[in-house]
Amino acid sequence: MADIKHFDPDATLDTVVRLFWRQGVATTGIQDIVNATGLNRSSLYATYGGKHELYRAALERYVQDRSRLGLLEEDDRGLPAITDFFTGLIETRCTGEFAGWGCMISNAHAGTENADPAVRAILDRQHQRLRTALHTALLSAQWQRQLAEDADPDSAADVLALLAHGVNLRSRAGADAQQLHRTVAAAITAVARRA
Amino acid sequence: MADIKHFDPDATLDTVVRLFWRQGVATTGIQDIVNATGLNRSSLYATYGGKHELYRAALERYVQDRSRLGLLEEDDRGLPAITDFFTGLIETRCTGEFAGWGCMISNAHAGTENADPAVRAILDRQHQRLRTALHTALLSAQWQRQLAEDADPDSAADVLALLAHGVNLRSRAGADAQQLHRTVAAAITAVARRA
DNA sequence: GGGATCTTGGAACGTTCGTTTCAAGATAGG
DNA sequence: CCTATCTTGAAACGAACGTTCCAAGATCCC
Repeated sequence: MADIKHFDPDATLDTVVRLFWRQGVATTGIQDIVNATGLNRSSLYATYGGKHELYRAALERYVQDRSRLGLLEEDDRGLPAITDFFTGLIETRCTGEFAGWGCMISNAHAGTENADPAVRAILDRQHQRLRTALHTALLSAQWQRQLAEDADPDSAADVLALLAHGVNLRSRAGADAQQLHRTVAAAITAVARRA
Repeated sequence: MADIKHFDPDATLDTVVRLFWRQGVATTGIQDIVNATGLNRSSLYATYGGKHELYRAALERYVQDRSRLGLLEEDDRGLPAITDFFTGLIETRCTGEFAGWGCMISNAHAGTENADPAVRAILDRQHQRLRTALHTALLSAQWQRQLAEDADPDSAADVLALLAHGVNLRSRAGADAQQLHRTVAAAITAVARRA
């Protein structure tokens, strides 16, 4: 029968994710991918198709592996869940290996990538996921009497979801982490029950 | 003496702004600019320098011509000024000639453009301008007793500034205008004096 | 109007782009 | 071990990239 692949497509895709995440799709060449993965062009095209399909696969992979949404979705503590979500988000955005990379989803919004309906579908899906997760957490907070009487979980979820995009964007321009922390804390405090 | 330019560099730069605004710098070629402006490559390079300098000039021009900040800065009505600012922003982002283009400043955050210190300086400067304008408007609102007692103009300005980035991003992915309006209204209501 | 000086048109520069091609190499079933 | 089948390496593809060059054209001062 046939030969098998001499590399791990999964590990390779992870490397590609980092390239597209940091540099964007337009400024990342096939040569960059070849250099970073050590793969040959033939293997790349045989495995993933073209550059565009590779980007889509990387974006899906990013959503699965790098999204911090999972933790929020499974955290029913209410406001503390939201606070921790944003705290971890800002930490990831501003320090460590991925500092200054922003969010691959947020970045995709600003580029020409989203002209592709498949890409736009991922962006919309992910935004809805974030909105829903925040909404659920806020409902949970309301149930636990953590919210102000006049707070509306629905609207607050929308606001916080857009706020996350703002955090992602500004972090890519090197925004100060503490400043972002303070801003997010203020937004959360705004819906919290007054002391 | 010498010849004069056979075109209007000002009008040309406006055309270039639209190209970079809509498509981004990486996916806009010199050929695109030549086609859109009708200029020759020689005239382009003699007038503006290279592509990168042209982008910087276009970004500065965008800030001067297209930013809606001026209205906010000169509006001392308090909360209504902020409401109108966001209303106009969303309208520009979602309908008319520039619908789906997002904000050139927000877009620049997500790309590789901001590797250039000069570009990043523009982004930071503009973010500070937005933050300051919102802060001033909120102080004005506080003075006019439009704010809730426990509202903090400083924090609220930070939140709303990040929110604007979120609006810009999501609008580029075709977000619903009414949905954005509702979200922004909720964020503003959160700091307003309760009825 | 002569001539110095800048602008313009258009071709060409070398490089890099994403993609394709094909022979050589590797694998697993018979 | 043979061979069908897939994978890999390396070269090459045409197109597009940003930029440069230079002759031809246009302008204002003297």
